[in-house]
Amino acid sequence: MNKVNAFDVLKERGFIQQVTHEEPVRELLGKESVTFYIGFDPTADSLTIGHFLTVMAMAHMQRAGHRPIALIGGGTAMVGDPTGKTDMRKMLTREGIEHNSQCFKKQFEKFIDFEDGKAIMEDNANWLLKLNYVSFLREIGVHFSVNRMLTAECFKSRMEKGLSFLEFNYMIMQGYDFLELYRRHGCRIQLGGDDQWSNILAGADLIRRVEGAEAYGMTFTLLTTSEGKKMGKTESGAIWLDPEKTSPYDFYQYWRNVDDADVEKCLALMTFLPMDEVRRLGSLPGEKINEAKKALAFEMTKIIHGEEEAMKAQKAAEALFGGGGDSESIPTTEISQELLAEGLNILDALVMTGLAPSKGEARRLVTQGGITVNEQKVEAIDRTITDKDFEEGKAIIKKGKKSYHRLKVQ
RNA sequence: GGGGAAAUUCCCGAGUGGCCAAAGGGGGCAGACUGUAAAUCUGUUGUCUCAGACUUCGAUGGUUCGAAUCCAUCUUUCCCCA
Repeated sequence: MNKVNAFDVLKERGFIQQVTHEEPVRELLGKESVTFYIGFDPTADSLTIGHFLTVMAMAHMQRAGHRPIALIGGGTAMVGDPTGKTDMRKMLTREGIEHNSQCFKKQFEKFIDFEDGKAIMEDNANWLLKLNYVSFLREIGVHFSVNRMLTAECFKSRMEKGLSFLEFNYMIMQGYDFLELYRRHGCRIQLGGDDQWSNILAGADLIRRVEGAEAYGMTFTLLTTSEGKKMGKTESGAIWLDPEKTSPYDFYQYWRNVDDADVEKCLALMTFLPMDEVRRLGSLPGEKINEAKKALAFEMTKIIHGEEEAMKAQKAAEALFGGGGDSESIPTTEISQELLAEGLNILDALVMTGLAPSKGEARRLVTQGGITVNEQKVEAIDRTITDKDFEEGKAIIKKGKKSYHRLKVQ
């Protein structure tokens, strides 16, 4: 058992948003190894940065000697969490959920140590899917008051838009998960994002009523910018942990570009740097704050994609932003000799590389002076790329100030 | 089960027969200024073979020289009553 109380660590790093019983939880975490759980619904084939935040919390807890349960919501995903959704989301198929669960499992193993029972992975499909409706209602359903459920914040927005009975049951299912984990593994605490507060309370209440035991809940701050917007979203969607969906280079760049105001918070939440260092970096004045951003981007990329990828991303960034160099790690498209011989129109090149989604967009970018080839502004839309643009078989197209793409001769 | 209302481009939201590729705002993208930041200002924001053409206003069919706008049917959603 580590001397440092996990609760204090999480508190100091700014994770904690709400706790059911602050003092008892702190005390409990200080005196024994506690089993706790966090649930993840497999609604996509990769974890996102939002999940990552809770995984970090899990890792901190594990380092302090506690035992995490990563609960995959194979059963709850069949229903869909209505929290924070304005519309009912589309139903996932059984196969889709199964596939996503596998992807989640692989990713968890990178951050949490599952050796020797130091952590447990469970899937609530194992118990939820075989429940009998009537007996479930009689055993569990009696303990829930519809009146109280309706007052829960998470249903409020849906009272206007409409809430199906299916989704209404989500809270009960999640509550039941907690009870089941308590019975199977002696799980005492449930953690989650702050949007999960009412679902967590439901579970803790249920355990108290059914088992007469104390169970606790704790939520973490949601990742938002200083302006209150959700972080981890880009124009092309979420930031994924899967390198196939968000390349390490793009990942690095995203964090390299966070607002000044958010750097310190991100360092505390999503790196393992000691807090003294976090505070030092966060308070660097003016232009120096860029040091903190570099550290943030590097550390995060390292945790998620490994040190090697982090180095590559950093080198690529430095080469490009530091003055023209070339690097292996930026996104690359290969083009054939023949194509090049004919002369590749800049508009086609932009679409091919994905820098522009359509030719219309490409045309606009060029017209507005947003495109350069090897640091030379493209002046006209009839510009073609020929072998003269290639040095050692490579050419770099830049869109705006920050998006680079490399062309490589096959 | 009965009655009422609505569905518009990424989002919100104008638009009731031609002047509508569709106001305005948000968001996005680009330019200027900068520190790969923020704020601000400017431009832009359906597709293409881009002085032109083509496809869009829940779906299908119809009226009309001409429809996002009118009619019919369908689908979905919301509200009121039971």
